[in-house]
Amino acid sequence: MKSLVIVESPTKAKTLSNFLGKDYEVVSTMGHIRDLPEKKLGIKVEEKKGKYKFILDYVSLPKKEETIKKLKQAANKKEKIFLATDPDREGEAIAWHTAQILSGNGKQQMVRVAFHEITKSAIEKALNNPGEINFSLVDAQQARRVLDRLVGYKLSPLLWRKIRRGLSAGRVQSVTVRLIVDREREIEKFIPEEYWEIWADLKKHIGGLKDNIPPFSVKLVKLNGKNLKVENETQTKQILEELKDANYEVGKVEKKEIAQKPIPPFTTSTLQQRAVSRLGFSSKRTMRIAQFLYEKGLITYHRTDSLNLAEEAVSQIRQFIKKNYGADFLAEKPRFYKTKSKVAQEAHEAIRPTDVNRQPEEFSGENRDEERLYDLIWRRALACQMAAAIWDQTKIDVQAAGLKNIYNLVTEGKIIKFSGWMKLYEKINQETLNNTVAESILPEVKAGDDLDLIKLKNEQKFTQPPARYTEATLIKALEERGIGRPSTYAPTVSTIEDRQYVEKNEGKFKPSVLGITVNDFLIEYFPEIFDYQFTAKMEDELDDIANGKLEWEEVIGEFYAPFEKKLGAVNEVAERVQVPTEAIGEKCPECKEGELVIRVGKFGKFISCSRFPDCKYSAPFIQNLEGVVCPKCGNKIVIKKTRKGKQFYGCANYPKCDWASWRKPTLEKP
DNA sequence: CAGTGAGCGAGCTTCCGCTTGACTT
Repeated sequence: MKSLVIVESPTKAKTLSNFLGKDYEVVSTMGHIRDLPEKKLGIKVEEKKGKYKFILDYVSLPKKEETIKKLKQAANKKEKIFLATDPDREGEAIAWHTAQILSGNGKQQMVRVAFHEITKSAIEKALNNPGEINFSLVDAQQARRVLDRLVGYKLSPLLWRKIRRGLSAGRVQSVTVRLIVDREREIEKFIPEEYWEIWADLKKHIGGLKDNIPPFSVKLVKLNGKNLKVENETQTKQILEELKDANYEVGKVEKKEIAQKPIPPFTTSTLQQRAVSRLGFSSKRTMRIAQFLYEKGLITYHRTDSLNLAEEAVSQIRQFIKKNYGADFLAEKPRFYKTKSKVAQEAHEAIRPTDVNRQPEEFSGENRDEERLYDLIWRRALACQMAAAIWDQTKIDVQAAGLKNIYNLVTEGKIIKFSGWMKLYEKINQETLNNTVAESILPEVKAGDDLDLIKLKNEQKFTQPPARYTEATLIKALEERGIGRPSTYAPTVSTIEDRQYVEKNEGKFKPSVLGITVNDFLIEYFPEIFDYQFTAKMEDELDDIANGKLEWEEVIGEFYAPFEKKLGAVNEVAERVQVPTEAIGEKCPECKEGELVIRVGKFGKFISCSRFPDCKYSAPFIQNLEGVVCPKCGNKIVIKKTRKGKQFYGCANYPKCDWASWRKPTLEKP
């Protein structure tokens, strides 16, 4: 073989070698192969007249020794090496590191190529138009890498000194914790406000006794032309008293047709969000299953922020729609989606099936999780090239003239006229669809029609505090702020759970006392770094580096100088922080003096004596599960955590009784 | 599926982003 092609993913390598002839060998790096050392900072800083130089101590990744050996072997005696790593910032850096490692090998020609699609024509085009490594792009990556290393490896040790050993801080993880802490505080300070809703059931007035006219409900919104908020029961009663004998008449009827376009195909983030809400998969589980589908060649790459679809794929999808659903269901023109996100790297396509003709049903008997995830991906990719759904929307405005005041009551109805892409979701949406349609069918009325009051309804309500983050909403929040990347959403969530900064209860995140303590410390002393806008500003500067407008060491130098100064000052001034504990109202059984308190340790909550370290009493933190008993011995059931922090249910009588389960036990015995 | 942890005495803890691996019900 004459040439070597180097890519990142082994699956991509396999696909590629099927396209290329015998003259090509294809190997993969499996991501980065060289990086800053794990055990030390690996950055030496030199300053001359305010100008900074950063000397980076890159080392081959110990886990990649085997891969590197294979790369070197494969490179041996090849005439030409194509560096075909992903066409983005990280990919460019991987290409450069690979070139560095292979450069001692021989004198082959090394060129950089970028595959934007894995199709014969795209590959040929790329190989015939080789370029050089783009060092501006590599520099942008180095700036990102050094910044993250400085923040992480300088601030974490500060936390070890000022709070507790083993803690961590980072540009991404600490802001993720901040989101959760800030949300919790909003919830804490939220004061529910009372309000009342008033509804009237009406029907069209017809003389005579016939009584098969369908009624409809309208909601009170205005008083004498002004928006009305009903605040209490007294006010409600006054209004009801007047509405009881009011004259009802249709004021205005608005009808319009609404076209609802399909949502774009999946990216990593939206796939994770949908898989949590629809299938209950954690983002970690989703990624593991997607990996299998990818390796089997069933879907395109699953770590992506791009909404692009290959032209060939779009035309295949469109043919499929025409054949299986008819031309009516096909979008008039191919739909192309653009990412709103500025930080998107667009190295891959959106997530789609590699062959739309492979329908989810064909999985039957195979892995059920894979089938269900594939089903989501398949439908979404298909839907995006289908026609819009058409709704008939009707708004009815009713005027109620009371003795003293005039009220406005409204309702809105929506009836589906043409399902379009929603046809794919009919089964799933049947229930919701049925309900909304049943509720929203409105009778034919026109302005000036008299209406009869059937009955008045009212309900006391309270404004709700903002909801705690779920894995889906948290990932969405991160993506919207440009924090983290497709490959890191799931690991970031795991990290903040592993560190015990947050805990998840019934799918919702709450900060722990430890998480709050660390967060408040970081924000007090380093508000600029953990500002929600920090990453966005960083990305702007990285863009300027990639475009050759800025020099990376200058950018990092500007960050470094004040950061170092602040770091030294905080180290001097900041008092050691105690993580607050919560007393459980019991005396310590060992020393009989201290109170028992809940502490957050490396493995989660545990009970300890408040006099620690004078008294070393400790016990596990046990949380009872109400209403159920152990099916084996009848004892109470407690919520426990594995060493890795995963929650499970076990018998309180452990180790005498070893009953345990991952799922929440119910009353029925299995 | 499961008994930790909390600074000082050595040496240890830590980042983000790219990829898959061994098995996880």
